[in-house]
Amino acid sequence: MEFREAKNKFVQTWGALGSQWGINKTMAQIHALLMVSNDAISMEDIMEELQISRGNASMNLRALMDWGIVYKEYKAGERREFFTAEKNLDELAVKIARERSKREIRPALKVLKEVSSIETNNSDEANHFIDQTTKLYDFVLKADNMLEKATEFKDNWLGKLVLKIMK
Amino acid sequence: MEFREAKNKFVQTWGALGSQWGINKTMAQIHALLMVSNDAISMEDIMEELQISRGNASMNLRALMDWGIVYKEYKAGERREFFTAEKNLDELAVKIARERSKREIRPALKVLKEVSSIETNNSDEANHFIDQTTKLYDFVLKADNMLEKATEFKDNWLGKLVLKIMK
DNA sequence: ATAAACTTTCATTTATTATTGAAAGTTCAA
DNA sequence: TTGAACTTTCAATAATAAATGAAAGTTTAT
Repeated sequence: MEFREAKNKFVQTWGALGSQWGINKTMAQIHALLMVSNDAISMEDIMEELQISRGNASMNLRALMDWGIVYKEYKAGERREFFTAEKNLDELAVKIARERSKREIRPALKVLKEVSSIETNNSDEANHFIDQTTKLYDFVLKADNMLEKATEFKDNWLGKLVLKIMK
Repeated sequence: MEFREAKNKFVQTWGALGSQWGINKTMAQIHALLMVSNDAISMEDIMEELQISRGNASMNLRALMDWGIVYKEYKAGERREFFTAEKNLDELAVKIARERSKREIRPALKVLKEVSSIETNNSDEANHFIDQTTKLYDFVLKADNMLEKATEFKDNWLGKLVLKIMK
């Protein structure tokens, strides 16, 4: 396989993976493209490479910037804008986690708290409901905090020890 | 808020959350419904509660069983089948992680390995591509292993210590 | 063996989500 | 302050994914 082919395969695969996780295909593809590109790319080139319309490129670049994982760059003497991706993977993971947490998990947690706080009428049904949603709340909250805490953890002595032992 | 309302809100929210993560709405709703139900429910009741067709119910129950997070149950003297959900949340998380890993992550890893193994033509472009996809491969592989390892980790002395300290 | 009670399948329809492209908006150099 | 070079917006369209429901399949009691 030569470079061109490999790059294309990577972009396609990353796009498909994105779809399966509720991220639109083009957004994931643009991200993939920027991830493996040495230097910043213009919108024109992205459109060309992915065969997508101007509008599509514009909207998804905006979305990626909202997520904080793609940045605009200006080149001296160039009118148009160029784009680069966050290439540090730890940083990338944290940003994606933060964003999904903010947009999806926290609203869901709010609902979980709400529905687990109803007055029980002491039916088995209602009791089980309260019990289960309370557990779910605790669980999701803990999971939600993990990546965030993982960042600090990675830097303290205990974290380093664990990483070393888990290899 | 009273029980009926709370239950409905929970089911709707879980369904929406599912969609955002690439799991079809009905599948997530059925799962939610079974999660908070004391005892096993018939297909008829699921259809009624969620206002969905027989075919839809059947297909999504099958999918949930394929994921290993919903089970069939038979009641003595009853012709029809009843369904329950895995209610242990650790168990649930592990099963979901395993399944997504098997279906989505591992195929993606395979591609990552492939495309990161091309012969470089020593262009900066190709070198950066190989470097970045190699890092991505390592990262995704590590992340993929985490939940699996977390299970054993939770049971050994070091894990217990960490959990205690992280509170 | 038959038929009632139930479940699954899948071609068709419907709903949802993503994409296009042309018009409107912005920026900047002259 | 004009217009060329570029970006954004959004109503219309296209692509994708999910749901329906009727027919086919299965199981079990008689």
